[in-house]
Amino acid sequence: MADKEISQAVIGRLPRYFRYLGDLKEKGVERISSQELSDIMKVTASQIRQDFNNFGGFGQQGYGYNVNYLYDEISKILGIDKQHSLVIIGTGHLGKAIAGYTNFTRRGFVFKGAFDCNPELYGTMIRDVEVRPIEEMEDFVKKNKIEIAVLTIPKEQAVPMAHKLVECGIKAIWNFAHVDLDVPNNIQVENVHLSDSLMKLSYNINRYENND
Amino acid sequence: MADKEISQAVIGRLPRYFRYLGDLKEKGVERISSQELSDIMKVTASQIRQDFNNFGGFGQQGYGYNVNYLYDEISKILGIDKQHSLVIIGTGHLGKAIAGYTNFTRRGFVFKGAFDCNPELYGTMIRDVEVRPIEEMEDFVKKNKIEIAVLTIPKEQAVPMAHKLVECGIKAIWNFAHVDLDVPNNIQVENVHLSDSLMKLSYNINRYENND
DNA sequence: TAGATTGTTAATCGATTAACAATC
DNA sequence: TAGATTGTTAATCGATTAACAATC
Repeated sequence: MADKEISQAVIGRLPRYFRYLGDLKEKGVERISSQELSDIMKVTASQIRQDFNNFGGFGQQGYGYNVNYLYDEISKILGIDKQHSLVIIGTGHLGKAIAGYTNFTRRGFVFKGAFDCNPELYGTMIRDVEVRPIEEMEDFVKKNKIEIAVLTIPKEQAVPMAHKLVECGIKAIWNFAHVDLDVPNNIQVENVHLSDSLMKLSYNINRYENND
Repeated sequence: MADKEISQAVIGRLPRYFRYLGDLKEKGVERISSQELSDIMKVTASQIRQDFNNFGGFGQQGYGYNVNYLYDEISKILGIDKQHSLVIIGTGHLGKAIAGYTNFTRRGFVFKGAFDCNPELYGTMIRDVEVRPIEEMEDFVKKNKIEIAVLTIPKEQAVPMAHKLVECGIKAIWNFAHVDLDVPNNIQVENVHLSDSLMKLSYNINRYENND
């Protein structure tokens, strides 16, 4: 039914709106204008209105936006009103850190399985989930119709693992390995390249020291 | 001396170029044209040339780019030819995961200190660094002229901690807390908001299921 | 030299901002 | 109603792509 495509620039801003609206909600704020939100978030009011209007107008002239309503609508757009099952592949510190984010559970991400290739870890528990041998991953993902795989394994293993996951019917990969995955278009990939992020930081330190 | 400002869009692409050039280097590739690199990286050759020319032409007409030279030049631009000292604040799984990235060491990021507020962790070792009480952070950062602080603590503590760090003369904060920090302009902040990233993934799963 | 490929200018595309009519 | 503030169109800005002259 192909609605007009929303740019990833807009999508990328939604979680931030969501975060601020959650804060306002907690503070008991009922309504907010694009101008007020603009002051808090340091983006233009114009951009805020344009962004929301991509999804068809959540405000009311002369009033502004109802915080609760807007919050709920954004959560629907982001799809975090539904549950998403998730497995973690690679149970090093990073895998454990992610498994431990109770926030994710609150957002509907249900931690269903954990896999590793280190036999010493088999049977150990991460939260209420048992670490299983990586060989059992394929069956598990298929049987439980897992939607999201979190890849926290070394880059050498990430590419073949991504292929396996695709074959098992995974819908999305949250990739922490320092490599770009090559998967079909219908598989969603979100990369978190920590070393890229640190290099940007390094650049900006340098830039400041040399230029300004 | 204010060279003309390079857009963050360009900077954001440099680490990825660097990654691919490193791979080519390892494979023993000596030269590469923007067109060849374009095929591998799935970006336009035009963008590649424009990006590099922001820094003043690393190639040669009729030849292309020398892989080793380009790799080195990008590493200089990113400032990873120099060493940067770094402390980790918050030694949960995430802090430990980051400390453990041997890659960072290779890129010149030197892990100098780790701090936590949990007394049970004081004195425990992360790699060759001892976990210290958070109260000792300020002295340590000042004395050792630490440049980068990695914030892997809960968001409630992140904002006051950022202020303290600024007072201690930190140059940059790598922020993993789910909150935007408000620091002076001369302090570089690079945010890694994992929950934002996961929400984008969730949106894209939804989008694909509903639209295409 | 001829062919290849950059560096760079010009054209296009998309995203952001400004402005204002619509409307609560 | 009058004032406020959205929704939306138009104007601007910046980033990407295309084209080609310069040059190795």
